[in-house]
Amino acid sequence: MNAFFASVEQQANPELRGKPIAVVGGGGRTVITTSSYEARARGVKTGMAVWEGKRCCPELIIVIGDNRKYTYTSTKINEIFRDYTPEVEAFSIDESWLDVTHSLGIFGSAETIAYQIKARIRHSFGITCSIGIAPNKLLAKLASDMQKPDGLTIIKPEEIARVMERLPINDLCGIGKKMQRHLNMMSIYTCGELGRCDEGRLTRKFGIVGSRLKQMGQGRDDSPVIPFGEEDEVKSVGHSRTLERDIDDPVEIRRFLLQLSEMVGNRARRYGVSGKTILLYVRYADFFSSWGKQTTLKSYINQSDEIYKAAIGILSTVELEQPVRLLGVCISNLKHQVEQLPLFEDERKKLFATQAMDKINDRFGTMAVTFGSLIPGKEKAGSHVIPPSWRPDGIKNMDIK
DNA sequence: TCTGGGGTCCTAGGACCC
DNA sequence: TCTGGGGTCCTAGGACCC
Repeated sequence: MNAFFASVEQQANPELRGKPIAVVGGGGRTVITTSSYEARARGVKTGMAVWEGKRCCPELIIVIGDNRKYTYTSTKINEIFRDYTPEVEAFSIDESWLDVTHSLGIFGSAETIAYQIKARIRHSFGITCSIGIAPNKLLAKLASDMQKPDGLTIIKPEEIARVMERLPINDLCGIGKKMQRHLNMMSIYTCGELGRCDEGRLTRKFGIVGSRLKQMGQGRDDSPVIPFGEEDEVKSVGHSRTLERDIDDPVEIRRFLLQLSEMVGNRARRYGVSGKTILLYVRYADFFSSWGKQTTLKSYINQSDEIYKAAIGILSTVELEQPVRLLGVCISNLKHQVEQLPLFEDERKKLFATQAMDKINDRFGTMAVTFGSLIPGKEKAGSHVIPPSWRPDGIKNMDIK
């Protein structure tokens, strides 16, 4: 999709159409996620801070993003794709690969399919997309980037060599800034040069990646399109957040970690996974220094308070050097959770409470129900963070129904 | 007034076991 | 008193993508 989030917003609100808009996250220290083509024409770019965008384009309209709109639209668009082939792989929220090899008998040609898809997306959602048609995923992605917005680019097998010859290596998906610099230092600037490079020279410098690089330079890619439901299992679930202001109060830090742990736990439970490696990530106030520390537990967990406990455990092993700008919690080393009732009543109650909480939050929104210590304003009363495991004396003997 | 958040994959090096 | 080689699991960090 072209300028996906911005296009969806312009479609949802006609007043935004034809105007320079930027979609941003909520909160104070946000950056521009996507901007409309009108804004891009004025120099607004993804990743800019809001004030930078406004400096380029004073009339820039700031829109706080609404993920539900984008996931809904994305889902519907992928349903359109599956009318043409079951082999649809979503690369991101606004990009998919379709293998139409086996659909040509029905629809005629890839080009016909592409035109139909473009028309249907425009008709149903009022947004445009750029499509690339090529013999493999690497080249299809490359082709789709060649004409924006509303493009359709075809790379035929016999054209590959010509297209690659003078193409800058960093136009390929998978070659970023650092790789480009390394290759440039080897006097490799174009895909033509990369494709002709001695494979041994590449593997000595880059290991296994070396032979893959040579193939990429030649426009070769034999990776299959992996359809929905056949992807690898999710490997990690994490959340991180830049705080509204830098903090160094350990109480506030723990409060925030509890919130992140609940977000991670909720999503892990929704996926039906639990994990045994917990990562705590910290970025300091100076922005540049950050670290991550992980620990692997004996057992698999996905309860928010257990994730929190592990994160706090890591935190207690370090001395914070600066106020904290960003905190993150991530769980990995995942396995599918086999649903089973805990043996002890305490744990059963906790499980039921968690399930009730998840259900409410899934229906009424994140944090509709949450831990008492996360209720805003609590800290102002001078109270400190109450760990989720805390109970007033004697409450265990009370029959809470 | 600085600079988000979600991931995957790869490598290096250490601990530990047989 | 000194010694090999295979393997797994773990942590840390970097590169890359959207």
